[in-house]
Amino acid sequence: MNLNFDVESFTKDFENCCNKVQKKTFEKNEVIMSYIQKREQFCILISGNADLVRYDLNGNRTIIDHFTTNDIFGEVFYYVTTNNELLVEAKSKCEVLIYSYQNIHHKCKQNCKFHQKLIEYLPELILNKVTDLNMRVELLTKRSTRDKLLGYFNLLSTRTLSKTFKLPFSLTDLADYLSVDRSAMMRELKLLKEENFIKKDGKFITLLYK
Amino acid sequence: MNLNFDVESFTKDFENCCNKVQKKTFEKNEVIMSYIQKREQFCILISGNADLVRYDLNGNRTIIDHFTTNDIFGEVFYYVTTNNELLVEAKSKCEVLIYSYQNIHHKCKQNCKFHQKLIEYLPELILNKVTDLNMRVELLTKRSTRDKLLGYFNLLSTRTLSKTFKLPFSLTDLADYLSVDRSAMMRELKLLKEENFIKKDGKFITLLYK
DNA sequence: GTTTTTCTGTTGCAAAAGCAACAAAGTAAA
DNA sequence: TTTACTTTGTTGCTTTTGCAACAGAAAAAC
Repeated sequence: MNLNFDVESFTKDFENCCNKVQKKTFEKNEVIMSYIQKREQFCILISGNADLVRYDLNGNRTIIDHFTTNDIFGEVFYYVTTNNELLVEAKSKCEVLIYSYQNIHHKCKQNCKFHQKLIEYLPELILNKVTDLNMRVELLTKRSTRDKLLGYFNLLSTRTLSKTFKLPFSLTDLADYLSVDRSAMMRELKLLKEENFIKKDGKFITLLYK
Repeated sequence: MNLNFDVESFTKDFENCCNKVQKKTFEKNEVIMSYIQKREQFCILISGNADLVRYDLNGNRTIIDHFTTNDIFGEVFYYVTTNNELLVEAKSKCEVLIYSYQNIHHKCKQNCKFHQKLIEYLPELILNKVTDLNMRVELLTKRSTRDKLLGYFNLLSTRTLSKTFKLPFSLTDLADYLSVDRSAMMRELKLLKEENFIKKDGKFITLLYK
């Protein structure tokens, strides 16, 4: 969920106006944000990468979303309905801009450019979220681990316009993203290799079919 | 995904202006809309109910969404990324308003109220969609049929503010919605009854725990 | 009010997925 | 560079899920 305007100039804008913005640094595995209650806040990731995860009562971890540089996240993009806590966890050292607002949809009193741009881009950002979520639902509704894997690989292949691509996750995290058991997923990956559906070299996957 | 303004007066508005609107009737099981390509069109369901479904290559049917009176649907709410065809199927006789637009986000030349209201409500409608999708992802990431069922029941219980509620689906459709095998789901339902987690009388479910 | 179709409920069996545990490889930290 | 930690790869065993098939109940169509 990437902002396609320049975050640097953007930063200057709000420094001149909306003083409720902080720049913070998080170490690996620190919690950047918790969605347990609706805090009027969102974040832009300046550097590093982080995951939006949920832990259920059985201790299963699910990766809901994955953020990299310039991605934006916050409750407004989720409208959380869940009982479970959602956490944004830093996967590496992260620099984050944290913006607290009274009402994201309306202009601030100072009428700063930050807000203007945000309101302008918000519908687009939210539509991107819808696209992501639809894609996610499509993957998750696949009945078998094999179909989930192939579905995800197809997606990456389509995105990169290449039969070979690099997984953005560790295999452990990929299992949490596809919501399957890691060992079962590894077994399925082995079968896919043996049956010549894919080639795998570390995090690089090549599709061999079609 | 419900419009919370009066569809009747709304209808008169665009009859006076945007002439690209049709009212159509569909019989049960007819396809109201296909999302295979991005047609610039959306629909409002005046009466009846319909499902947004996807059939995958293995013939599995998945119910993505369920529409009732005054619900609105169309590609703009999905931004389809899939290879599979999405279909809106009438579950009963349906009356539908079909609106073709050049650009949903911009005013039409005649500047009619229809468009005005639509543009006004669109962000809200899309945010509702995000909420639905998040809820859906939450359900689908549950690892077992049992957890999916209980998760869904909890949701209905929370919505109706009652331990007893009526399933909006047939059990067959519920299985397609939760993306599990129907017979496995029936087995799990039986176990849940036997273990006194739930009581079931036709489509009425009562939660017995907590 | 009878027929036809769909939905519910059930089961045996086969296949898939999850669990637990561990070793080896890779990566980060001291 | 040694140590600690994380990730990958693997496997035996158990549990869950899916498949296929069928009978009875309920609903819809005639």
